[in-house]
Amino acid sequence: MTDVRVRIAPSPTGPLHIGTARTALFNHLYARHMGGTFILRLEDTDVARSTEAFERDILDGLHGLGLEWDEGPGVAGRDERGPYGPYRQMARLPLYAAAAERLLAADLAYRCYCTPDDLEAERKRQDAAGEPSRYPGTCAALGPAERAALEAQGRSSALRFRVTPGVVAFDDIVRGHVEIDTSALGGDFVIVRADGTPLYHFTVVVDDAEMAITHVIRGEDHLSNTPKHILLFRALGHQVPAFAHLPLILNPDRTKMSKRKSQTAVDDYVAQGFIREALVNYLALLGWSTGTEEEILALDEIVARFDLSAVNRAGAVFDRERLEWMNGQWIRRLDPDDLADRLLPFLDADRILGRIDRLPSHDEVRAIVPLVQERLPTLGAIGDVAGFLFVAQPAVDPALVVPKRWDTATTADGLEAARAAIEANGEVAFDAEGLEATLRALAEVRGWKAGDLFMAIRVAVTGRTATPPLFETLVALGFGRTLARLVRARDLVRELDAPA
RNA sequence: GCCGCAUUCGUCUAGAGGCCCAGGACACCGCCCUCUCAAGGCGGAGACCACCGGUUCGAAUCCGGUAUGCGGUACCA
Repeated sequence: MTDVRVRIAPSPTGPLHIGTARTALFNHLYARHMGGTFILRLEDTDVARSTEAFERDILDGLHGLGLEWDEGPGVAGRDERGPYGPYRQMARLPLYAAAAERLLAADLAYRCYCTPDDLEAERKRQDAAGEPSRYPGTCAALGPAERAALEAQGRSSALRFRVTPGVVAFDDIVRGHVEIDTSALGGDFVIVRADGTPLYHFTVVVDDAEMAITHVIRGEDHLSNTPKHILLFRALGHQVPAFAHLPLILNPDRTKMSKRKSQTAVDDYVAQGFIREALVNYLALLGWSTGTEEEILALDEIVARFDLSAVNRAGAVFDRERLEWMNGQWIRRLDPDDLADRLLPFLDADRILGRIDRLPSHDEVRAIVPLVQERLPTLGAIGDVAGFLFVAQPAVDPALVVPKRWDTATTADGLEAARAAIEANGEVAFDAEGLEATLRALAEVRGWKAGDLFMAIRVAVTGRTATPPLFETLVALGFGRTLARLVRARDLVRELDAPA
């Protein structure tokens, strides 16, 4: 048993969650680092809440993060693959039934005829008496005759697993030695509902056993339930896998990260322009570090350095600001053509929202990449940073065009002078260096601070006070549009002085 | 309630007895660069290493207790 087999087992009851993505990532990292196998299994037994749309969202989302699995359901048109299928629990029902049958036959589980009302009443009683809540074992020793009598009444039965007294101990790879007395498990627990559908604690063990999972890497929220799983592995006659419980990802108030308090859908981050390289890098460093001061790491570099036993034990607050910083770092590292490709969908979204008037071509976007690449915290910021290039006419607040040290007359004068100078140079000389020389010379002869002139022009043609470098921006805008916008802004500024 | 886990700057973390009166990063502040904004460079502020006791010549690091937080405790996953 040297081949490492790990799995991620999401439930398609919601869109891909940050926490699920992180767990998937750590499993993937461990598998790749160890040269093992990474398996994806869909836990879709909660039929009421599971949907095909969520399933696709999860599969596509993981795929989009670059986390490929070796066995599991297909994605993007590919078929399910792997020798341990099926990989959807609803297709594995016979397996659970067979396992349940075995436990029942060995008397390691028994039929329980208690009704939900019985259970509820008992729970209340225990609570009132200040006792820990646990199943009292009402049906644990029912004889055949008693069972027959109950069944004759038409009572349905769930299946309960017998919890044996004792201490369950295991060595968690991230937490170390953990011991839990089985008396704290709440008594014999249900593994199959009265309606015949199996419960999570049961299916997860049957599947992990059947799929020959060697390392169970999952969230800390499962730590307390691990003894139940271990008991089941033993009862089923399977070797108990190694466990590694990852620290939880937290809301800012340090509770388990939730939709209520944080943005948890990976989709939403992607839609805002967080790129997979940054998401993966950030998530990998949430609860783990290389032990060095390296921080910007690509997936393959993380795989090479990954060490499960170095994972932290304390929960980690999800810090969106740090993610944004890291996203910016990764955007700056992108190949310009690649960046242009990735920017297009966001520009198209801006177009649909009416924030820009037309969708530029790949080449146009590629041309402005040098102007925007280091100014984008997210891909979604492209509209803010360069949207003025793709609108017929930017909204210009004339008051903003007037630099702090200037009055309206000077500003109108400056814009007109700049317009005239640029026009005089002609379209052939319309390049960044030439523009800068021309405009600096203009400021010089007129006794203006170059910065003031530049700012007036900047706001005149973009409507904004913060933009990419001015001259490159004018070039991107083009000769004709630059002149037209200067004229328009000049006139708007002049109107400022006109009597109302 | 019971059981379990955790606790180093606001946040993510380094630290596995002396290298630590605790290092890096994000955020914050300042300076430099500079046509604005970014980016980048430099610097600053920010942690009595939760608390109390112990072990030790020496503890953020080991042990015990306390506190606080979180998780689990379902015929949810």
